[in-house]
Amino acid sequence: MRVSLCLSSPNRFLQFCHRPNSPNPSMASGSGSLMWFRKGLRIHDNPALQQAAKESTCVYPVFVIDPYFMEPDPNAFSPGSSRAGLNRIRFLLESLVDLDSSLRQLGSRLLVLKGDPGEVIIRCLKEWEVKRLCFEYDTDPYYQALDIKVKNYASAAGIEVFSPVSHTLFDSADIIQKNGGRPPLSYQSFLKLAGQPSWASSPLSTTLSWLPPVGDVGTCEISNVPTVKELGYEEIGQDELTPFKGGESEALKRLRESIRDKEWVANFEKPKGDPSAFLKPATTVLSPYLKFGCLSSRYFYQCLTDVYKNVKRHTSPPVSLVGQLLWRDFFYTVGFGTPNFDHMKGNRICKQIPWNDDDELLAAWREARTGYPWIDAIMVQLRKWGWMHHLARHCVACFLTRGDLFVHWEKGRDVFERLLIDSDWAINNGNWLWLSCSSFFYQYNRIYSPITFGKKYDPNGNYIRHFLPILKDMPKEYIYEPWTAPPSIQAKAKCIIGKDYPKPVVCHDSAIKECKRKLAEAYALNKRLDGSVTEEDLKKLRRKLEEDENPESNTSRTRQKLIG
DNA sequence: AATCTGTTGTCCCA
DNA sequence: TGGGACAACAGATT
Repeated sequence: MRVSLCLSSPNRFLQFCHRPNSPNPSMASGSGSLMWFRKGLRIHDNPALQQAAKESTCVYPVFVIDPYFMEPDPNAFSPGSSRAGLNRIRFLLESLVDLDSSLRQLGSRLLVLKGDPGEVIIRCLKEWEVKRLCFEYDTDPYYQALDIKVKNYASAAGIEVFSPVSHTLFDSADIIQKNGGRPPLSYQSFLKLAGQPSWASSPLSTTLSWLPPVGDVGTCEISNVPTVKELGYEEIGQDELTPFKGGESEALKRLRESIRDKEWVANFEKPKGDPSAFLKPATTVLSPYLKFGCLSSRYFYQCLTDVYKNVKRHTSPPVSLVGQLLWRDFFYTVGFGTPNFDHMKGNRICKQIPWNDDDELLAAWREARTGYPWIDAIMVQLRKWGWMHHLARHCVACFLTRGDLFVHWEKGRDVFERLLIDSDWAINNGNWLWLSCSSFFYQYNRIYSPITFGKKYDPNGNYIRHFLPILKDMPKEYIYEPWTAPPSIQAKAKCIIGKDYPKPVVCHDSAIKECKRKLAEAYALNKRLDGSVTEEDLKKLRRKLEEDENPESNTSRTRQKLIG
């Protein structure tokens, strides 16, 4: 896979790199570099790695197994750690194996260490006496806090720090600054500020053919890339295993396959994709590779613009494939510039809404037993594959929050964050804010129907039959609403509703009325108090909403008034 | 103050 | 399969 990739000028990261406080070279005695991998698990288009290799007698390529993400949690609702499901952990390990193998081909290897990353890296810096520390700049709050600690230590020790922006197309901080210190809150204003990526016009062919050797590792405990078993996890069955394999090699292969069909690339329109397509997904499924940095977003960007150059016409942002990359940057920028972006409270761009705290409804949604086959099938795909089509994500997110169950978006966000192999802090939170009508998008009367939305793409219900095999023999007339099937039909399909498959947890028709009413009241409150809604205000609104409840459509009735 | 825009709704009708 | 009604929001732009 050591192919020559057509890459752009490195000038850009000189412009955007975050420089350390004037390092004092005399203080660092060594002449080696430490390359700290976190995301950016690739060889191609990796400015931090390139810099680590430059003028170094040795390079220490390090990955730290962080218990915060990787420690097994037997109490979690699915196999994995408290924060990551096993499919994503496996995807990461596969990416590390691939990275290690590529590094070995360059005469190096990956050094895997375990422990708190801050402490581990600082210990390595001390013991190995490196002159330079290189790692990709990261806007996620977890890394922001971690990186400050490490940078402070390195600067004080006279170690040069090189931390380029290479995960996204743009520098979020740069865009926020251009906008007067606040992130743009609409896609169009983001595009205006972002402008054309300046580096796109100056391509450069880079071939990384070798790396300086790994230096003496001293007493640091180095291991190979662990297996899931070595990390303390039980192997999961084939049935629960995601079909997507991690790693840079896989990412580049998938990229090549995706852009082979020029017409498909040129005519791509995200909203027109079929969420029920699972044998051949309607999108590229490159998101997990972008998340871990197995694929460089700007290499992807340049491959797409190359295709555009050779076709008569092509689609444009927001719906085009390039548009998707720009959405990614949009959410990174808003997430970076918004305090408490991942919470409702204290988040100035988030509407304060009196969501339910209903663990039963949340569990029904999470465990794929809402009684709506379209919703439940998507939730099964989430658990098994760690990936669903974008519109499928919309359907279940809308259903959990503003559409039907009125459960807090943060609860759904947590489930997605854990189970998606492509879960990305900024993008995941941004989309939950969007879908719950808490920010960016406010037309709460537009609700995805859990019955008709899927039906228009997949009238026969093949997607449901695949992910919910209990319904595989249900006639297509009833498969989206099996509770309406006559008892004889249910018996014949060997699926008795209420026994083999649950009855709906809510009645959709009355649930949407309730949700719209609550959102109208909540919006009015937010407008009246102009961004200063307190906990007390929300409590009062909750009481008011209960008092006003129409006995024909209150929550308990909504739950009980089920057909059949 | 009025108007336009917003990645991806549903239902009904022709 | 495509258009309009529905009911209607916030934020950006004028």
